[in-house]
Amino acid sequence: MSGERVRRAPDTRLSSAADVAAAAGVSTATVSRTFNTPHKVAAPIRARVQDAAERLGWTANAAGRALASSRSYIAGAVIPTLDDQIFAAQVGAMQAAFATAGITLFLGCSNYDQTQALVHVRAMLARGVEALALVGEAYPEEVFTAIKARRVPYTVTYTHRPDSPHHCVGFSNRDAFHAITRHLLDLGHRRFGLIIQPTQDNDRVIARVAGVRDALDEQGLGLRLRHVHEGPWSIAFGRTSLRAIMQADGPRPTAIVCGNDYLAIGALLEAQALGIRVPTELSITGFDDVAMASQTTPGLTTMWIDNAEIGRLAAQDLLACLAGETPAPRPPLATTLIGRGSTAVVPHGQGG
Amino acid sequence: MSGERVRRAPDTRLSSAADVAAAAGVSTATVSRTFNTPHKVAAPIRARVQDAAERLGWTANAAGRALASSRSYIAGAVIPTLDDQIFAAQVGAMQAAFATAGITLFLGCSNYDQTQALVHVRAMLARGVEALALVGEAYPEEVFTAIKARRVPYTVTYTHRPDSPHHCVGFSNRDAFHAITRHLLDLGHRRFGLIIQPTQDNDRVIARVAGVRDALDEQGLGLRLRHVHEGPWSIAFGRTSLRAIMQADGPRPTAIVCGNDYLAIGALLEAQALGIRVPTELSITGFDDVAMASQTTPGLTTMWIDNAEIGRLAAQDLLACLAGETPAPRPPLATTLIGRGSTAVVPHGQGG
DNA sequence: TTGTAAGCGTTATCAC
DNA sequence: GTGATAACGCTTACAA
Repeated sequence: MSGERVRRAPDTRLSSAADVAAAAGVSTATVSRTFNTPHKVAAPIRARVQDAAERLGWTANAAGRALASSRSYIAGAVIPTLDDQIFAAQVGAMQAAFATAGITLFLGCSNYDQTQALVHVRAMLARGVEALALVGEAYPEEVFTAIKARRVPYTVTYTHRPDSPHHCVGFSNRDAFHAITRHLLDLGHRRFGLIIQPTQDNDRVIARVAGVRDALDEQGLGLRLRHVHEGPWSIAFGRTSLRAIMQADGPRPTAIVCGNDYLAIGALLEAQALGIRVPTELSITGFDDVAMASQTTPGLTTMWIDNAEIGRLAAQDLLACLAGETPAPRPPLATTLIGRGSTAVVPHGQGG
Repeated sequence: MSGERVRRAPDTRLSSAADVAAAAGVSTATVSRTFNTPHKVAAPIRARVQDAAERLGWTANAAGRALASSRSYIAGAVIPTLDDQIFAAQVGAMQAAFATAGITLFLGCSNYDQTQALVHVRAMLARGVEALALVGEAYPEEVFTAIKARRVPYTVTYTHRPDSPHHCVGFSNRDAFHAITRHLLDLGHRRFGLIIQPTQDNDRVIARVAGVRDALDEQGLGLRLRHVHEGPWSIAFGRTSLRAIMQADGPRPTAIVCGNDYLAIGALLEAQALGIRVPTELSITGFDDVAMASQTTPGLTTMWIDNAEIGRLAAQDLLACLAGETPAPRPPLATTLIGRGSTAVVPHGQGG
């Protein structure tokens, strides 16, 4: 059977532009033009080619097309995880925006692991992405050198630092948490607890903690170690953390800042389970404004970010790059404090 | 400036295998072998080539590679939306499984629109995906003919019909809702309400409604039109639907079956707002077992599906196809009824 | 408006 | 174990 040493059995071969050309009685150049620059082909010939293509079920082979035109019509997004709605929303909107421009999106989840992120970026570059969006900027240097070596436009999302070397589409995580903390300070709170996601390899969470500390520091206040809990962003971790904080020795905090709404909902539920009245005895804040945040009793004071808008704008800027433009640096996006029932003025005599 | 009519300015050109070959003093064939079949290259030469490649920052061009090897190392997933955690979980797991096999994943969201799904499938096929996973099977015929014309292996997920013409990785939506309804029937309920997602173009939801109707039918029961509400799967729609059902003329239902947990949480909250005691006066069921389902008071009786497992298994079967195997048809995956506090025996005297 | 033909950057075959 | 060289399927100057 050595006669069969062909790359692909003949009966398995898909039709090529040459087949279509033959069927339509034209050259492959005309086939190409029919689909890429139809106005350059006479109508009757165009019709003949389209007909032949349809009959043969032909669509241009992506590899050949990419090789000849050096366009892949592919972009890539690297996010920590789809389990968190905020990234899911971002990717969904980005995918939609790219799709309207004829660009298909690769998805890579790093699971908050820099190494996995690097592997995804490498794989995407190797597959010829024309643009790349990355959540955050806490990546190994090689991520950025590899991207730059390929001259692929990229943007960093969900975060914004004025002095970042990268194009950013996001908000200042530090300022957002500074504002939340200020809100509580303005209500008279002086003793704070903090329940937050893992800071490891996560520039956004690190910035959030800095925002809280800065706001407190401006008032000469600080966080006690036993009132700070760092762990998985789950309702369960919110519960156990709240319990631990409220049962620790010494004066209790009157306000708990949480890194996201899940942690805050957990804290709220646990406070209620402990018989601590919210907001009378304890104020609690979240972040993200998930659907449940408005449904708890009391409603959760939180901060709303337009994650879909982040995805859309990131795609928009990257598409501009592909069009040869240089998008202007973006100012940080707005964050909106949503005041609900879970925060109130500090209990009488506790404003110390 | 007509002298610049080059496809790419020379200083912009990335290095090619030929450059690496020249730098290492070997042929391009050896460069290729060094990275694809290293054992076929003598160690010292291999080292020289790797060194040269690293120095020049070279990685094989995807298009050239795909063209020559007819492998793209790309698969695609088409889902309705990432806004729903169940699909996000599925895609996340699928992406991870493919990544370990060196396959990068395209993501396309149809927004429950068959036309958009078709556009995504076409785009992915045009970009040379080696395999495809689709949520559900309610697509225009052209989706499947296009996939088959390209001879791309594919699977349908999140659903399972014994007589489906497609490879399925999922569960029986009909049987799952039949089981939920049976659970309520066994508790003595005879009057049911149904709050469900849009059935349009959604084979899963249609099957769920059929499951409820079949279970009721077996007892000679039916659903009253005014007790059936179809709309967006949001907490808000759950609330308004529950209110409308309970305020409709005639005898009230004693059990409300909801198409997912969000609808059920809305129904539960609204029942409480109306002063209707759950489960004493009214039983409510959800579907999916989202994080909040165990945190409401009472906890929500719901059904758990291992969505990540669906994604993993789908990837596994598709990878098997790429390896030349033919995966066996899968039996439907298990669904697990999670009994919590939102369901109880029918109120005395209401069992019809 | 259309055809000719030269790439695009790999991989795979074959001869050495 | 290594090097020539012919594909792979398309796009795009340029010529006609």
